[in-house]
Amino acid sequence: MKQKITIKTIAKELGVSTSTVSKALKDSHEISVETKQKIQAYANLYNYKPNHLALQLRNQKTKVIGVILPKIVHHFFSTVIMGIEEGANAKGYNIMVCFSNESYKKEVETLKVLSNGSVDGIIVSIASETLGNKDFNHFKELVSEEIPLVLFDRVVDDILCDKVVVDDVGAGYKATKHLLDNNRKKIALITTPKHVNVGTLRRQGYEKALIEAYIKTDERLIVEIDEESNIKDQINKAFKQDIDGVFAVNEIYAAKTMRVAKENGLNVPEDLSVIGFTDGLISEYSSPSITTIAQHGMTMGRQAVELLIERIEKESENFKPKKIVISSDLKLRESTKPSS
Amino acid sequence: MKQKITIKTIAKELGVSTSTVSKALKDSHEISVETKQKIQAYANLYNYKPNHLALQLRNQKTKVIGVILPKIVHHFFSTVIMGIEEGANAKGYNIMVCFSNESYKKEVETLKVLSNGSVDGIIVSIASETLGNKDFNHFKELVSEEIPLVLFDRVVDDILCDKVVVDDVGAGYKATKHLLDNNRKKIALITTPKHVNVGTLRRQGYEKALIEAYIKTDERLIVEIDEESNIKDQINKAFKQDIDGVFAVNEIYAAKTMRVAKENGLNVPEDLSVIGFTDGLISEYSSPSITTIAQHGMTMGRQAVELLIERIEKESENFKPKKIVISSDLKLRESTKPSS
DNA sequence: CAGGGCCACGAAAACGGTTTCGTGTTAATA
DNA sequence: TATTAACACGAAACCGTTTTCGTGGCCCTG
Repeated sequence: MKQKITIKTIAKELGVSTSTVSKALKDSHEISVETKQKIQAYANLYNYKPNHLALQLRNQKTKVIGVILPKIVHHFFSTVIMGIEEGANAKGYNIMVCFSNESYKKEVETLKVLSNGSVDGIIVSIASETLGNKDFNHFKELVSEEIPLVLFDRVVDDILCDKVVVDDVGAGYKATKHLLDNNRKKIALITTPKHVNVGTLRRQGYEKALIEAYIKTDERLIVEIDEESNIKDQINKAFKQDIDGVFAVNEIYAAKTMRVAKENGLNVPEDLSVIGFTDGLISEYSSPSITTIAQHGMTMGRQAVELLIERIEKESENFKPKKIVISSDLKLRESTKPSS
Repeated sequence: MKQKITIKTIAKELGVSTSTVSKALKDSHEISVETKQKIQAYANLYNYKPNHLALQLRNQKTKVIGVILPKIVHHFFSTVIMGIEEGANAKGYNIMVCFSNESYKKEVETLKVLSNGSVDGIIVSIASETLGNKDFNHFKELVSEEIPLVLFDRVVDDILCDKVVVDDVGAGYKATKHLLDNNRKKIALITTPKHVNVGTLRRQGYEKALIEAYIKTDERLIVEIDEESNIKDQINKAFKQDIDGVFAVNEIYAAKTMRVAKENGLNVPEDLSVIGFTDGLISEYSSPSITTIAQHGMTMGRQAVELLIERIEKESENFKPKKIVISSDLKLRESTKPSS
């Protein structure tokens, strides 16, 4: 990189002190008009830009927000990033994005790097491996160091920090209720392993809706997907029973379910209603298009970053952790169109 | 944030100088074993972490790479990010991700912020508005400041820097050839406006394949999508002609094309073969699944970041700009299955 | 006993800014 | 004319770390 022009250079070149240059560039009243003009002209000419690092060091703040996501190839996380970036930008912050790739080890390492002073605060959605082994010390340490932290979507309650979640129970309920309202009685659930809490919560909503409809939950209709092995084979288990509806906890499972249905000779939505989660491109463009629970990732991202920035900028007021619950909407599409 | 422990604190607390502490923490031979043990124990106890900002300022490098993308809700860009992150991480770098949202203004601003010393180098895919108005001064300025820059996918030739692109002409050719080989003769092209160069290049490939097959290109079969107005209506124009194949330059256009085909009573792949670009989730999960040109976003990201880091770390050797062309593969799926 | 060499550590500059607190000069006021 | 206020600017500290270059004390050697 070419030698950058600094305040020192300008000072030396113009025969004034660095303090004068600094003040002149900020249009301080302490400096005479002519001196200011001279300095500003020079700075402009040589395209002077203040060095961020120096400012950050002095101000003890970076105006950068760290973001750690489990993965990105998930429409939901992409939209969350957008929301975070938008919100951050509006308040003059930049974001530094990292991925844990669902790995506990990488999450710990990344957290360590980011907490070295590179960022003013951190937004995280926890890796599934971490949720599995239940070791949250890296987060607790962060909290004890009083580094602002906001968790979203995949959160755990005993980390004392702000959180943003969707109303997963309510959403699961809404989804299942919608199927019931369409006169579906034998509804399968395609979900995640129990340790991924969003899956568990959505399942609660599912069960609640069934109970209200006086339908006994049937364990054989519930499939907990292990992403390590073949997903379609696992989904197929549900089709061993006689089913007329499927609630899948994300859009990929929903799309795969439709595949499996087709292979089993079932037509969607005539023979089988399918509802997904996360309003992503797959749901929108698949054919038939898939009814889903829209999670409003953008909103989540924006809320998360606003909470975080509030923490960062009003750190004096040691208010207690907030939890924002974002309500989700049912997005009706073809996959649950009532047979008329 | 809690007051962080610094080298100064340790020095004062232990009655030694900061230099001694610094050296002790690096296990320097200059310091006696007992002093080292004392200092290291203290540092461990209080969980000392060196302040990144200070190091960055001193070393004049941040170990951070800036990334500017036009948008993220595009599977291709998501995979590129993954590739960049992976490659960066492997070499001890972090990435700072920003979005231009296809806007010229935002691109200029973001570039300015990142070039203030916050990052060691920048990777960009140019915003479509910028490609439209052809004002690349912000990039040229960057180059003249000798800040390492790598462009990928959407590049322009008169910015003198490293570039990573896919072989768009070849890919367009491959796609069209595939349709021709399937005995399709009347092939529509759904593409971007001319200023988005990838669209133009893919079109060249399309035309080349047609010429080789002695088919005259028919302007009425070529639709340049204006994303501001209704896309499906525009695609529908192509269906006014008698067509038996469609080449769409991205997967969203491909998916929409399949919709339109259905609405026009055409079956894919029996009546109409459809081929897309970007091997994303939509192509994989739509029904029928879509044959595409796989762009290998991960590979692009990794190549781009490797080029960049090479620039950063060997800045002395002022080698001339490289251009890496990544070949793309045809991923066969249902939407072009030959009618047997 | 003088000189040399090593050991263990400290002082200070440097990275690029900001900011507080002088300070010398000039002009206005008593 | 003496005091004072305003003006325009500079010196120096500071943010946290590294690194070069001392330096004082000790031991060994001739």
